[in-house]
Amino acid sequence: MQKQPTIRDVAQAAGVSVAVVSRVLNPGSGPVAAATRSRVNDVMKTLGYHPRTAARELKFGPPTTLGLLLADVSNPFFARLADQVVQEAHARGIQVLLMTTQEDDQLESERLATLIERRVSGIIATPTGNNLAIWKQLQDLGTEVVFVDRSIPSLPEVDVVSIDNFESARSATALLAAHGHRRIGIISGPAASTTGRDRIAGYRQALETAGLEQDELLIRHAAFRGPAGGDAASALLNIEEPPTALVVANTAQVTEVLRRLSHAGIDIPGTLSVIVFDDSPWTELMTPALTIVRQPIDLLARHSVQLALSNTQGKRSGKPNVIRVAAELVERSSVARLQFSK
Amino acid sequence: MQKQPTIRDVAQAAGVSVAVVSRVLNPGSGPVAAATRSRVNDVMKTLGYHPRTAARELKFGPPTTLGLLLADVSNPFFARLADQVVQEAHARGIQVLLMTTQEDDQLESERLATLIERRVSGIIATPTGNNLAIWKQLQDLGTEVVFVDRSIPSLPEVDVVSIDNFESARSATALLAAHGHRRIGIISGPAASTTGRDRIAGYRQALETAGLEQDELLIRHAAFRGPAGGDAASALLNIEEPPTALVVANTAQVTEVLRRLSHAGIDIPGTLSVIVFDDSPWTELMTPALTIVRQPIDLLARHSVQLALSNTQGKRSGKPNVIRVAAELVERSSVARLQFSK
DNA sequence: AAAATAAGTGGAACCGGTACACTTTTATGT
DNA sequence: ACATAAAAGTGTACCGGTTCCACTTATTTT
Repeated sequence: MQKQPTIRDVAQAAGVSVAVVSRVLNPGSGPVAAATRSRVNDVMKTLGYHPRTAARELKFGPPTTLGLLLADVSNPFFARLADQVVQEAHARGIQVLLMTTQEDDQLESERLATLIERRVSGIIATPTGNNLAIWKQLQDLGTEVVFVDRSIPSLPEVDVVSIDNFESARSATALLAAHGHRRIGIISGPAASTTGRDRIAGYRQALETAGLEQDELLIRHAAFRGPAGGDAASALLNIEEPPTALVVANTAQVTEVLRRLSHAGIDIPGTLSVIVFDDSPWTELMTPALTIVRQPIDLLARHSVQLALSNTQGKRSGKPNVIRVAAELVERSSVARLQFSK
Repeated sequence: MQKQPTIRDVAQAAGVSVAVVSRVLNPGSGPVAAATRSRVNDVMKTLGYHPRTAARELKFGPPTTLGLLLADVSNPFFARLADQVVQEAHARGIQVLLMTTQEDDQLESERLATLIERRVSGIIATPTGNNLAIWKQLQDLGTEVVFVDRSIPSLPEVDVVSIDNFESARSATALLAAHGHRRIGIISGPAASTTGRDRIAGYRQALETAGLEQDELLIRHAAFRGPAGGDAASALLNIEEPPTALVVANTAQVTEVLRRLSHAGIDIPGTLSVIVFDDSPWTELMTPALTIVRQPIDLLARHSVQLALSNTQGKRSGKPNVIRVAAELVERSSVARLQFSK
């Protein structure tokens, strides 16, 4: 465990001033003779010198770190989002500080405090929906905030990148209606979440277009965490006139719902057709292969990173960017055509 | 976009010196009158002051950041590991810088360079197996390095946390043998990886104990990324005397293998019994429910974080910590008992 | 009541880089 | 050759915290 050499050690060993070493470190910041440059480089190598990021950051709040604040990473959707964000960021030489909220606004506020102290240049987040004041403060501080997947309606000035939740739920529901289903259930996210609400709205629109009756018993909001999805599924199965088709629009609860259906001995798609919002490779391996709504995670990630880094300064003038990317409905075998419905 | 207040702004507004403000910021670093303290706190609040981590870090390389260097996060195993590591770290007030290597040693070395410059206090990594010199350098610099899941045999002085790969593959194979299988195939990780090798070794041991012949044709190493697993599965199916049972010991390739088996019209467990190393919730939902080897990811995470933070100083004396946690074999329905084998 | 001790505060050096203003060396033009 | 411009290199003040030390003002001890 040796003590770390500093730029002054390098300067001394190379027989030059620290300014020259700094120039070698930052090409383009000033002229250095080729011979000197290589000599300094040699010294740095033999001394095992590495400039300290912390010292650099002190001068200017450098756009070299991004905060990624997700609900959790065990959810494959967020995991893949994190993976893509990290890759995108690395491609731009940016590092990612990963944090999770567990959907807990108290934890969220703590994480945000840390991110403020670190003076990250941007934050990509799936907000819990609270902590309005902190989000506002962050923007005032000049931190670029991008909400991904969800948003907070009362913070309209924040950039948002998400899929078109309304349209994706609408088209999934429309597909079921087109297959003759008249009792279509939906399990979505919490009513407080934009994704939860927008998807329900799309669902309602599809029913209306298809001329189907809207039954509030068929609409369930489930929390993102815990067994909420399974409970919602059970509840749905036990109503007087149970659905013949189900849209699972809460990605975090897909496996919970399927587990419950399986335990209940439900035949898919025989007694219940299913469409899920989830693009896990496993969905294709199920029996039957599940019809899914696929979210273009790579696009979400790319746009998020881009926004989080673009607005580095200025530009906070105009209206916020709202990017909606289209989700893809992938038809497989979990939706049955109802013959005798009329 | 206001400009950020500094400690001097706070001091001036509160009518005290910066030293006092600093003491308020770091309780226990010196005496402050209660009245002064609350006055300073008020000023900090109204000014919206947040101390800059970068400035703090300049004084001492503070153990406030951990590097987490994984192959990728789209793999659910690593995703859940990342999730747990982040939670463990947060519980200790530590932040996590997430990086991915894509199993590419060039990328790995770049990420490591960044981590050195950031002076992180510890690194938890799934090493590609190269960059020996850099890993050594990191240790010399006093950075605590912990390999998780895999290790590098030629770096025996690095701490390692993993499951008992040998034993878990042995017991899975033994289970198959006990069910009467005599032709048991295995698809593991690359021969260059410790997990790949150790699991094969456990497999061989089980065969030997069961008195079964070892056929090299039944042993396949597959890369962690790409279609390698699927290809290995196809190859295995097409040998002269194909296996009646298969251990998929390469977690990253499980879905690839299953996809190939499915496309080939293989009946599980009718014509092929299967045990996979993967604890995804989906494995239970498959038809049939898959028998799995479950890795205790929370334990891996907890021990890794603990080691990465414990050795902060001193202690580099003794021999490295090697922690092996037991994996759990969860029997479900993808293994058939062979009746007529003799 | 004098001396010793403790509490509260301020001044300034320092951490390790960056960058500006400036001096010295080398190259260029006629 | 000589003036002049460009290139190379140096000194040093920052950035925003922390901390050591000196100093002043209470509080306690005997």
